[in-house]
Amino acid sequence: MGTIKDIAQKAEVSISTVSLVLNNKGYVGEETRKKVQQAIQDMNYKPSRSARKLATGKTGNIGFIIWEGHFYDVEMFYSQIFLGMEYAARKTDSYVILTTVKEEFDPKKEVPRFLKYNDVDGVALAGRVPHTLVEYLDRQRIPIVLIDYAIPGKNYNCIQIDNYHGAYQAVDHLAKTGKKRIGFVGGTYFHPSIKERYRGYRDALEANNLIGNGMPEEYTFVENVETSPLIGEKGISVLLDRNTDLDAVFCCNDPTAMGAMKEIQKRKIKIPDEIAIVGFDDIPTSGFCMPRLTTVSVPKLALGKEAFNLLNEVIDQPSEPPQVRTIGTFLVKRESA
Amino acid sequence: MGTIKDIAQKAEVSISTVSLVLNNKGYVGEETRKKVQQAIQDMNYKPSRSARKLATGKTGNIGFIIWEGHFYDVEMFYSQIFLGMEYAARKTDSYVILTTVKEEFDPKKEVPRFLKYNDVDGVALAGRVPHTLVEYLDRQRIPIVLIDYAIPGKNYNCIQIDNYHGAYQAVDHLAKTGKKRIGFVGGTYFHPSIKERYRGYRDALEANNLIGNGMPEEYTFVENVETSPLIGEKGISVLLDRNTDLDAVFCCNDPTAMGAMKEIQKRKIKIPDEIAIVGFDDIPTSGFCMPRLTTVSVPKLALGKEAFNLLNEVIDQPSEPPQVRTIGTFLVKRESA
DNA sequence: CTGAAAGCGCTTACAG
DNA sequence: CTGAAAGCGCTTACAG
Repeated sequence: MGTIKDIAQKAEVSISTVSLVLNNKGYVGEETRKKVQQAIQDMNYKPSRSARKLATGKTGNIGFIIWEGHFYDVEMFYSQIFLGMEYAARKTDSYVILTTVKEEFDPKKEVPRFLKYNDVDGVALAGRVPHTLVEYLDRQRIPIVLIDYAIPGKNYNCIQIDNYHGAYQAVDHLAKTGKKRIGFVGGTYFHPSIKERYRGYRDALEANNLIGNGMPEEYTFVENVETSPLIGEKGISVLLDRNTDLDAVFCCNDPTAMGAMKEIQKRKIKIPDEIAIVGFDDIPTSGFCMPRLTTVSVPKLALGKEAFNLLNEVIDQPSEPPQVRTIGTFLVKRESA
Repeated sequence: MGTIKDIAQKAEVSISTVSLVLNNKGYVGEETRKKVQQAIQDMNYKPSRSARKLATGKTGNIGFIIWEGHFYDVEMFYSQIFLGMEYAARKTDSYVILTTVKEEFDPKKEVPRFLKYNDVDGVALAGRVPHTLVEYLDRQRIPIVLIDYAIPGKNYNCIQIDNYHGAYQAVDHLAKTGKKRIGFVGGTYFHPSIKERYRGYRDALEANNLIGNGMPEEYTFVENVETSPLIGEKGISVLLDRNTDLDAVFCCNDPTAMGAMKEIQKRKIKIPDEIAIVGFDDIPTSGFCMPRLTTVSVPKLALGKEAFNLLNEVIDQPSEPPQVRTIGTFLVKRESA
């Protein structure tokens, strides 16, 4: 495939010049530039990344870290975010290297190898990740961006989902559809996104004059464990046993909604006539379950792309103050509500 | 973090010597080696990958390619395989770079960037991938291993699932459980794995004296499109309409089984009493659907690890003849059969 | 506007 | 058994 030398020779210039046009730097005569570009074309030349890295110190890689558990979920949520990053990375010819971490992170014990070997210019972290990891990265001055997560009291670059409005719209739709006793079930309540969804739920209730008579307190089930179909089943059970008039439920995410749906069907309750249900995320499964789930759609690819772009900005200008970018959501009306 | 020079200085040897102990090559006196190792320890030194790459020509990366569509599936099948590779890669401090390709591949138009830039030492391809891609890689003499796929008539390194015995066991279980009219529904029949599953199905039928009276011809539904819940719904519908005595169905994979399940339930037919159902793959969702799906479990992490190991062997010894390694499966009995 | 030269951090013959 | 030196393929001041 040739090296920069071959190009220089063919174009009859020095390698410095080739490098300059390659990187679009300095002044190069129009003629010369043309010649060089032609040679590059002709030889199908691609500069060696390793060599470039050695010379510049940049790796051209960015790391992507998620909690290992998300690989065992039923959901394809984080994979989609990753895919969004990969798409963005293609445009810049950089790579995104994915790895997982355990729930607990101790820098003294084990750190992702791309950190250990300094093989990334920055890292994106999606979903719930160990705070110790984030602090570690911060301490090492490695540029980071959090995706769909935030650490209370700390200020990091992050890409957020508009959890509040998503939830608000979902619950508002339920209300507009005639539902009056709308429950909430959710896990990982310490998760900022879940809290925001709850806030949206409450405010939509209030806007529709549905507060009161035990609403929403008696109609809320939250538990501080990982969200999952199991939490959905359990949550709806508790709510159903406690309130015979429950006529709708907003679940903090789709897997939870799936679980709730299963339990509701087990009890031979009709969806959506007797109990309507709406989730959050719009994972692929939601379109296939029965009935098909009405849910708040999160543009996962866009999340990934935005994260990639923001991270690159941070890498280029490390001294800028942290940014928060929020990505909008929209309600997908299907059969369950 | 220091460079090789710092280590050399600290250990009072030349950088050549440091390099030798780093790579466990040549002869180095016991004393010297100790000193060097101590210095490496003390300074927490990690050799620069870029520099090493430049010097050796090896990249230390391997590519992982799947069809883009698998990212939009409901299933977490390929993600798990990827995770298996990532686990294996950790041990060797190499990276696996994941990218997707479209259904059609034309090297003249677009090739994955890590191929274009020569940034991987080899590549693993999982599931159905464009034959033109595989041939392209082969032509470029890039070491490859296929995972759960094969190209008829071609001989490539590959990691296979024991599709035949998996299917056989599944159907045998159905038969032993009293089922007599056992159907088969599947998509992508051109896929070698699916063919093998069908062969297992047939042989198990035969071993249980279930062939005849239209079995299995009348009880088989295959279509040459991507497997999905939709195919499951459609397939079981056709079978049900055609054979009133159908009492079980073996689906070519879990998503298909999910679809079939949905349709069966829609018709108010009892699972497993009236119709038992078993799938293949054991994706996470299978444990959560209702009823929980009996299925053939594929050790996905093991698939990934094996692929990684085989690929590395091929990279080290490119002239060895192609190998096929088969990973066993096992039946997970849950509620649907 | 262009080129010669140093340097990035390694590995690998080659001497000794 | 160990070191001096060339080389891997780039980038980047620095002259001119």
